[in-house]
Amino acid sequence: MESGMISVDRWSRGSQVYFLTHLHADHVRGLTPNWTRGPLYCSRITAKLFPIKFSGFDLSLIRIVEIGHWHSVSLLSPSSGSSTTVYFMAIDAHHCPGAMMYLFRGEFGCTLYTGDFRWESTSERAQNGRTMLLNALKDLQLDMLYLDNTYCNPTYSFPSREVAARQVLSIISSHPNHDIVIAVDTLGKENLLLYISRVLKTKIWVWPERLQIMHLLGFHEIFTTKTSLTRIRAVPRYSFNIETLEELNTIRPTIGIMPSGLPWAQKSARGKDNFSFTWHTNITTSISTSKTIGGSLTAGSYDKYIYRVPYSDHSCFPELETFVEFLKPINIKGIVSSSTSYVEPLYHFGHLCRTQQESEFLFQKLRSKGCEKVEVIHAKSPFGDTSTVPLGRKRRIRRIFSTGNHVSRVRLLRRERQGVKIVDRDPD
DNA sequence: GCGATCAGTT
DNA sequence: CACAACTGATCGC
Repeated sequence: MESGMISVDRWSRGSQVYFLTHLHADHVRGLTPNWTRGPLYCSRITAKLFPIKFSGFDLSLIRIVEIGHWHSVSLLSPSSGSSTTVYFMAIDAHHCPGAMMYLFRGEFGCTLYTGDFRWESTSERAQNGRTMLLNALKDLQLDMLYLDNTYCNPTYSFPSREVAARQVLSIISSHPNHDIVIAVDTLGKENLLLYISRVLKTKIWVWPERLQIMHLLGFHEIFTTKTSLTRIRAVPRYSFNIETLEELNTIRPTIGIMPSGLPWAQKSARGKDNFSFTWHTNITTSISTSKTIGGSLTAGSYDKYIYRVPYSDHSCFPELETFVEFLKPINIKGIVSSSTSYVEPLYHFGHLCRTQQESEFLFQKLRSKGCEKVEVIHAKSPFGDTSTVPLGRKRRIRRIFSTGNHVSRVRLLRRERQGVKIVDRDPD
């Protein structure tokens, strides 16, 4: 097996410590309740939700990482065999509750793993994140950026969640006597629901398991499992389809709202018509306020009962572009590699990267100024030994670095659902 | 009965 | 159609 140090959202053996960005299923595939491979670092919120997903997990293996502080852990360097210190900092990813990015710094250089994230230009939370990153990177060059490349293609352009939320509200308001069902996952889109609840001054129905999660997140009054209390219900996305809506409509007039990033590709002028979607235009007449966004997007539906709204927890292309330009990393890799449509971020963002030479020049400059300091606010002990145990289950993505050699390369490109496996050095 | 993988769904 | 996120069937032990 390969010798390794750290894995992020990846749960195969060979690492000394493991980091989790957030609790969505495609990031915990491979985690099991009998997890014994090492300490697991995550956010406080993720830790709080953890027992729900992984009943029985040995919570003593969980290490909470506070946002915005440098932490450290000492690990065995696979290259030298001796002890080496890795510093890391978590930053709010503004994806789903508990989602964080991780910035690492060690003998391998400096690496940022975004996990899934959305940083809108108008978002205050994103602005905080930018400031935090800027301060953390002050004198450092970012050698590697692992990027949420879900929508890493210029055809993907959609409005901020704030704007999309107003569209949802507009749709609801134009159906004052309808029941409303909104498709959501087990985690995420809470802010949309909170917004609706606040503006319309109404509770929102959720299914019992979801109510438990809402309570853990600290929302105690807003959500209910009693149908009689509200006409607005958030339902599991997998139970949401045209047939369901038609059945519901035999009982009461009901519309469905599907918040989703995907179909909102901008109709590109350069004639890639594989992205031309046809929308029923009846809707846009009923919600005039959301008729157009960014010039070419319209709220649409693919069914007379279902409305799609471009509400996404992943950054759209222009946001990714801004993000990369802001960081000017030396190298970029995507964290999502679904076999059919993996887009190499360097193809689109290579021109925004800093070259190795520029980086060395910068480094010399900084050096001559003699500034170098890392403030360690919270030091963590290395992996605890022995006692081990419990739980978890599921898995996915990627190990970031394995050795002191930070010239990594793709070793294996599996046809897994997602994820290349990256190893920095030959296994033995 | 468990995890791992595949297939299918919105 | 794209996609993320999820469920459920099936295989192997």
